[in-house]
Amino acid sequence: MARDPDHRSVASLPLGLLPAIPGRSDPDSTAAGLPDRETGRFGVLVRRLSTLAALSAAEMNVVRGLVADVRRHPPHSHLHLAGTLSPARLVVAGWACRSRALPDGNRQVLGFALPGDLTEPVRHLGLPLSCAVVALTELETVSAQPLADVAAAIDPAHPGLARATRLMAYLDDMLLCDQVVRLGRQSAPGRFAHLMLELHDRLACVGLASDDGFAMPLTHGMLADALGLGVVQVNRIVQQLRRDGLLEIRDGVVTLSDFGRLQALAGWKAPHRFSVQ
Amino acid sequence: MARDPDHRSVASLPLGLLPAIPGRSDPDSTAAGLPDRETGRFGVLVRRLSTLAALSAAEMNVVRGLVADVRRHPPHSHLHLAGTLSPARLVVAGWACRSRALPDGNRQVLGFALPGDLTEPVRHLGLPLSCAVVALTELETVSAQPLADVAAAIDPAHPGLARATRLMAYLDDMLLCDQVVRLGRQSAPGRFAHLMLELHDRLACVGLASDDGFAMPLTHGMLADALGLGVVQVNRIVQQLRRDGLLEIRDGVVTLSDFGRLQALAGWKAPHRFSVQ
DNA sequence: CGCGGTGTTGACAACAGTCAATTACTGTGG
DNA sequence: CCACAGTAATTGACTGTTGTCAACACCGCG
Repeated sequence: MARDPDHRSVASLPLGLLPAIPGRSDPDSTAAGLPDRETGRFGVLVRRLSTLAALSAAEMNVVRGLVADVRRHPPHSHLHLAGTLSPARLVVAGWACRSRALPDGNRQVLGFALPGDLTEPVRHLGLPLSCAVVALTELETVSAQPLADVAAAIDPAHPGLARATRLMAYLDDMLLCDQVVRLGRQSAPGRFAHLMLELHDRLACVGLASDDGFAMPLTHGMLADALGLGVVQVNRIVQQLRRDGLLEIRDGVVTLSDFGRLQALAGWKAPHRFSVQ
Repeated sequence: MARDPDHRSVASLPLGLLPAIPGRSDPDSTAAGLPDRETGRFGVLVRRLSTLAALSAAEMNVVRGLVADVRRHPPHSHLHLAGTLSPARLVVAGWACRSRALPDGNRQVLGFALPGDLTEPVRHLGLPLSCAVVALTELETVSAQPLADVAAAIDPAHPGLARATRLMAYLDDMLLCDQVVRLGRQSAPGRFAHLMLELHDRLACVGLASDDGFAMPLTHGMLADALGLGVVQVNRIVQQLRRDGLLEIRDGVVTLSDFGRLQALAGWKAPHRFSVQ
């Protein structure tokens, strides 16, 4: 069981949390130039937004302002409760999920919020939330209010940010549609493969995935709630996919070994990309 | 097979189409006062919007303006193609659905657009559609552009319409979340019951349902695509629910016989209503 | 009359949920 | 250092549900 010869170190596939999250007061949040634009909170946001629209220097500064006030959330804590009013936040590190609890005790995960994602669609500000948002790992968020203001055209001076925010809402919708299709019309292994491809693709956008894998902090139970399956079933699918050489999961790191067959199994279509105007 | 003693006449549960849709050039679209505010296109829109926000006389006139230009769509025709840019429309009569085709030939229905509904979320104007919108019956629509303008705050003189439009987008989202939960975490009969309750509730908002039933033009195949099941399964569920005295479907009319047990089976929660401010 | 779409039914196989028991790994407290 | 409990992963056996295949009835239409 101690065979651990060559596989990619976990440290190279972080969850978006800074290397030593508990200890040092990190330098990114202060005005110290741009210390770790590559891996830090600022870098994640800039990378995400830049895939959606070109940002001016002024807009870059707005983003830097966002990162000035980071809030931390312990795992399993609720960022938003279903049915309440709650201002949207922007994830800068860690994973969260939007989920609905059912009367019978089950729950259904509607989608995951990864670094760079909004916890809730900004367009619904002022309306009760339709689902709860829960931190799955140690989580760091910043307020999304400035983005909401920009998107509401209150601040027309930042067209790039406005476009990026609108596109984020749009992509959220696409992901929800994907989720419907997964649950309604795909086999269990197909669902799993599709979700893995989606996560890999989304994490790659913010630099949190390698070419063929990513760190995934989800338990089998979480995956089951997301895929509409039971825990046992999820486990068996993982085994099956590993035996078939499609992917491997070890120590919380997913390695996608055969993109071609994974995509075929998942009925995968190239994700939506936007020309960064 | 000819037992048809007392059951509600189909004419009293229309699809939102005017009683004699093929024949006479109907009076509603012209400026002839408000001829059939109760059953006509204008009436449907006003009723729907009024459940979401109070409308001023000026706003009422905007709605009347919408109805001046009605477009008709034959059954099975596409209102929007997935991946294209296409301006949203407002359904005033008939049923449509938003659906995604899969590479394997299957398809998944994401939701239904009933009279009073938008064919596509207005918030995504200018972005490619994530799914196709198809007429399921003879369909009548009007342009939703004025509503989109109002919602984008281009026209702040109509707060009621703006609120109503925002709420429509919000409700669309809720319905999509409901769809995810249905597909992911409910039994096949539960899914069916839940969908029937949803449709009844939504149709009741626009006056197209009786206390205990509504006209439903969906084939078993359509229902199967919406519920993530096979046609055979849908058929068996219908039989089962009828035998158990929960509901009855005859001649395209659904009669909900036992709301209590239907709601229990569906894990139903009271739908979201808004105080019409 | 034949035709296609729809609804219906039976038989069977494949799939997924449940129950139960075991293992591994963690952090805690003795 | 070890015992312990708690969480997660794993596996087997069994049951119930769902998909698939096939055949047939019904209906409106040309």
